[in-house]
Amino acid sequence: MSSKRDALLKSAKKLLWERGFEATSPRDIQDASGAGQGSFYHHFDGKLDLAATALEEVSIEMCELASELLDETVGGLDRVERFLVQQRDGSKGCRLGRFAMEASISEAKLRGPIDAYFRHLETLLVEALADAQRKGQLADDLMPADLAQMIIATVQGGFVLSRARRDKDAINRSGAAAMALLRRATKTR
Amino acid sequence: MSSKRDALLKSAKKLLWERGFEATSPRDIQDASGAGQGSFYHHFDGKLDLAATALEEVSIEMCELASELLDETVGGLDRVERFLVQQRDGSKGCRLGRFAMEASISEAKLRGPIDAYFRHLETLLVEALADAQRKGQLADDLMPADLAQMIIATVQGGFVLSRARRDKDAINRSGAAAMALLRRATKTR
DNA sequence: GTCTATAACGTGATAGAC
DNA sequence: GTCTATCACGTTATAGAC
Repeated sequence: MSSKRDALLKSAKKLLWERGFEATSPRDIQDASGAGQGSFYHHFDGKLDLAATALEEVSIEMCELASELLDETVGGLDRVERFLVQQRDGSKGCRLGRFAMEASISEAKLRGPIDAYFRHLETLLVEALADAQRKGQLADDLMPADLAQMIIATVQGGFVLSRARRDKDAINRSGAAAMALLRRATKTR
Repeated sequence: MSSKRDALLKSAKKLLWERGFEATSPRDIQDASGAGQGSFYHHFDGKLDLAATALEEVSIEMCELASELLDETVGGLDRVERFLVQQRDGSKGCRLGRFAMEASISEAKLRGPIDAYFRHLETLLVEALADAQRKGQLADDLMPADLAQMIIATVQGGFVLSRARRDKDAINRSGAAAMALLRRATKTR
């Protein structure tokens, strides 16, 4: 039960969220965790290995959170709304999506956990949207798969917009607007 | 008419688009442009200055492109559609939005051109959406300002999703889904 | 399992010749 | 205005003692 390993992982998760992969050095992580060089390279193969391990844990945490928000006990569009209008801090980025524009995303070990999260989210949203269609809350000719992508993009792009505009609430206004459109897209006539 | 200055700027724009700010070194730009250290530091104060100058030019180019796509000769929602369903290559990022998650976005010289582009885009979209409302193509109780943010977020998030999923068309499916929702959000009854 | 010392390299920037 | 040589520093990683 190595406590230094846990400390390194905890600090890595925090710093990767705040700064991304390229801007976080092994040294930064060591200093933040209180562990030395030796512990770092004893427990992990290197920076990439530690980051990949950290992102795997983050991916699991985020998938669990999404599963709670998109819980099947709530019906159709209400479930989507709970996910979409969840209050987010736009001054930070998505703990996983923020790595998408880094060159290191080409590393399979980093992209894997991120890809897995987005696939999980898409699956949950498609189920919720299909449920909404069965309940007559959403027009049948709209494609759940495409809408799910759009919903995820609204959130991810909201983070981008909030950071660029220094308006930490832009992401929440974007989500609310998307929800308003979804609520209107009910069967016509 | 210094040709090395132009070459440095041209290479900087290309490399910044491909790799972002942090992952692009002055040396990379020198090598790509054929200019040496001397030219680099003669024409620019340093990496930040060159990048800021490059992003200012990119911002102007992108604003002009947006003005063409959202040209007022086309009515309301058709204008929005021309912007939203424009085919984009999801394997690259937005030439400006891609910097949003880098720590260097806190530098006012870098954020300025990016912020200016998003503000310009928002203005054009708000006008188009208000025009659509006047023409009865869009419900009056929807807020153009919020919808504009959502539309921009859909595009920016589409890039994120495309890169993370390695699906260069995800961005275009997201845009099409958003457009489908907008088309349905006409006055009810 | 953890530490400190150090290596090999790349980065952003400066100096000074031409 | 452009070049080459060089610097101080930070990065990722290794070596070897404890």
